[in-house]
Amino acid sequence: MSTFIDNKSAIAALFQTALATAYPALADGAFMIEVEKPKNPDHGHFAVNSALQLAKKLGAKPCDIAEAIVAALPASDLIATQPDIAGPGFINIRLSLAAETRVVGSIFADGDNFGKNHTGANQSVMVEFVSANPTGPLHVGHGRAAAIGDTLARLLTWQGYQVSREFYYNDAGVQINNLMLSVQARLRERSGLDAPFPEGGYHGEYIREIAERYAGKFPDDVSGNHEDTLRDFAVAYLRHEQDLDLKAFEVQFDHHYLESSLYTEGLVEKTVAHLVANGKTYEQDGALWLKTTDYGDDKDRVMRKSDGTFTYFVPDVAYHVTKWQRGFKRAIVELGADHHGSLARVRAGLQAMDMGVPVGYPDYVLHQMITVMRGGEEVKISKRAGSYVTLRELIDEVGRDATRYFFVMRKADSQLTFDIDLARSKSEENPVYYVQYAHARICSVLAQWGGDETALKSADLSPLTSKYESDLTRALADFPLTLKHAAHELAPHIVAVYLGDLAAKLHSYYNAERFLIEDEKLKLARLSLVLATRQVLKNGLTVLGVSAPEKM
RNA sequence: GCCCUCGUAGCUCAGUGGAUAGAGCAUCCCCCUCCUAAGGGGAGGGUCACACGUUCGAUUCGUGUCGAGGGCACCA
Repeated sequence: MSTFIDNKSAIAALFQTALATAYPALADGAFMIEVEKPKNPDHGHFAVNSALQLAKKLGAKPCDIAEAIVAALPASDLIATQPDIAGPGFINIRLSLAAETRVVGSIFADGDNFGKNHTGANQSVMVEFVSANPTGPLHVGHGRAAAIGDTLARLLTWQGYQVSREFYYNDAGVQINNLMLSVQARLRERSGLDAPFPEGGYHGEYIREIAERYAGKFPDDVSGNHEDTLRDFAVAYLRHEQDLDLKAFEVQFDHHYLESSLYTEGLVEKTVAHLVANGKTYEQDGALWLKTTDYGDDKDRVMRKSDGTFTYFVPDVAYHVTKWQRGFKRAIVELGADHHGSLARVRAGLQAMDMGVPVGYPDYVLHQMITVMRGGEEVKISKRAGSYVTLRELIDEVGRDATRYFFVMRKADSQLTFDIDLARSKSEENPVYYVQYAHARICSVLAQWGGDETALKSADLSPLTSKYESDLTRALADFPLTLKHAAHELAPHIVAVYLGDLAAKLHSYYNAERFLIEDEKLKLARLSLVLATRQVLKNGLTVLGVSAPEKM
């Protein structure tokens, strides 16, 4: 675990002390100093704008306040020179060389654990994602879900949470029946029987494939008359295919939860009974309704239809009740934005259960739909029509690393365009290679040096005085806070953006300076810095589930 | 009609209550007798959709308008 205290926090603490000295009235923590990074590097490494924020409260001019704070600043080896007061009252700070480079020692001390912390305090958290119905192969949308969900799980693990990955699937509903009927129709078709294709059936080629396999395995039922057997066969086949896809994507689940078990274990009935007993329901038009409007939904929802069957959202609520009862004080659900309608209902249902579940439970991370372009035209993704791009195709043709990185490098709620032709023909332009290349370059340099890497871990870093070295060390020091931020925001793309930036600094450095040089002290210092950079690149790629190759 | 997300460079997208809004691709120019050119340096390219409000300060927060995508069934 990392014991590294980042420079930002250290500086904030320093200024908090100075503020309390200069203005004793604010000593009780009434005002928290915020340290920010200026966009313009000429303004220093860090800036404090508290003087502007306090001007009104203290009835003084910002620049006078800034001067008072700076004058009260305790001596510290963190700061290189007396901070500047600039513009209307910004305090601009430059780090000392020692402050900049001390991160390198922490990186070597923590190694593969650099960037981890105990924020999660070992609390159990469930991340549910993908949760595709076993009615067809996984497609690009599921790929985005898998990459985002798995990265979230990794991020939370790094923050010290006890993470469980869960895949929930509907193995009993109407859609499964449609699947069975679709395979049945294909079976009868190949037997030369007149078989109308079911309305709402699945048209993909894979349906014929399942029919072929079924006929091969059950030669005495080539017309698919044994519907239960046929249904089970089709579901098992597709589940197996999905598992293979996910495995190829390096995504593993700790648990699969079957919707059917909610019925067989009576949890759906129990949930309904509980809601009725709580007085949260009413009968109308022969149906049973839940008063979800009491909890912010825009209309009440039917729980039990007039035909006696339940609507899908009842098992959804029952399922989330089990998450709470299984001890997950925190649950995150990664969903396609096309399902966002269920969000308010599930939360309302949980509140109506009145069992102590927090109002915002569970957290949702929604990813927007992907627009897929192929041959310059948009591909309409439709499972039922059988037109889509499968995850398998992407992995085979673009590669696992590139696909994962691509899905995770943009905000989940941005609608992204995936140009299949571009991804295939120019996969070397995928930004993941830029990051991986930085890692491979460092490996190559170290291999050519051929020395003992452990010696680098205690190298004297004082010769590192160039701008490139300063930029690189400060970027390295940002890594732990970046991960924390990404985990807090449930936003994996923050890690990808950071890695791109870190790689850019390494590449600039590489082109500007040589590492394998005559000056022994400078050489060791540079190799030490570069070795630390390799470690951070590797750790960051690990969080994204992307490999860190030694050669490319 | 109601709800959610989004609107930033030609394209794909980052980003921020602060001082000159960034990257990649595309266009143009430069850099390998030298640790991997899958790289680097530079140029051009912007009314941060629009309006109003909050604020010392808004591209960022709020409201409204317009535009894009999605969701609004006793479908799942």
